Amino acid sequence: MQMHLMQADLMQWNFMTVGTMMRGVTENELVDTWRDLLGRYHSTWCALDRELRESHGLGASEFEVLDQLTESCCDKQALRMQELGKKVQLSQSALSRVVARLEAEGLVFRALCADDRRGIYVELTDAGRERHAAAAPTHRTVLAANLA
Amino acid sequence: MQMHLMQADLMQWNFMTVGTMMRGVTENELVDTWRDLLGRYHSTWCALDRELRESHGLGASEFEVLDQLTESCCDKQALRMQELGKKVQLSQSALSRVVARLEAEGLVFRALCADDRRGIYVELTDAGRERHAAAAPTHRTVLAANLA
DNA sequence: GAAGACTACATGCAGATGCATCTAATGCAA
DNA sequence: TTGCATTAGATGCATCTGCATGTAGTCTTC
Repeated sequence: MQMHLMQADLMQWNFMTVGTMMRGVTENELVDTWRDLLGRYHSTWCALDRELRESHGLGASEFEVLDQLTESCCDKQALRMQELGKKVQLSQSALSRVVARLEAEGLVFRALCADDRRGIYVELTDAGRERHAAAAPTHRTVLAANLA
Repeated sequence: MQMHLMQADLMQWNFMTVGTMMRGVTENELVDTWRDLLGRYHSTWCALDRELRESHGLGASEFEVLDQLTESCCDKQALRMQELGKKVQLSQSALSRVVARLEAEGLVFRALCADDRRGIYVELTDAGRERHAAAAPTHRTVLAANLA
């Protein structure tokens, strides 16, 4: 693995001409892929955050959490922070705070779990379900517009 | 491939009930695409930021700017903020501050442009070129590891 | 069952971001 | 020329983020 990387780097060097940014095909592809990803992500995320905030008072992260809660645990829509964390692209601390914000807005509530008293269940409230339902179309529309 | 996805989505449809997330096939694909994008972006960006910062004292945004400067304007490697902004996924204000940080570290300098005195040229210093050259392999390696 | 390692979540803190706004320069119209 | 709209870039501000750490509960080993 390490060997492969080094060999690849050597090959790329061989194809480089000094002033003109040439890099090996593989490496260029990689960078292009990354830039493309970065561009798509950024414009979509920003649009999402702006629209959701403006129309529904939700940040993109907040919606992401609501969305996962709606989708998971079909009947009770409760998840341990732990589980939620695996489904959402947020650090543990960021998730903790997003949930705190959602709770402050009454969209979610925390419940201790009896079996492991370190754990916290996060559960949607009715208001949370409603807000999510209201915001989902906006979310999908923005995705459609940006990822077409 | 496409077919497989659609079949999977169809199955989801069959299991869906009215209150619980029913939406069209296309829409599901869209959301899946977005989640995938989000996941790739996040892990890659975080790894990039961590590694570059630790090994070369550069944030991911700083590297991005250095990278674009290295690549553009092949001979003098100077770009107007404006142009730089189009190539980089940062708001105008964020870019302004990244450049300020880079300048404070001596990796870049700002120059007024005579023809339009509102404009600012950003130009790499030798130190900037060196730092970029040193960091680029780390950058490519992280990309390779995360976007494989 | 006591001590120490480990896990789940919260929080202090420093830093980065975007939005709105400010300043200065340019361009256009009368 | 004067005046107004526009553009380039900087900056104040609120907010969000991750890292490091703190606190409380659990598991393991003796």
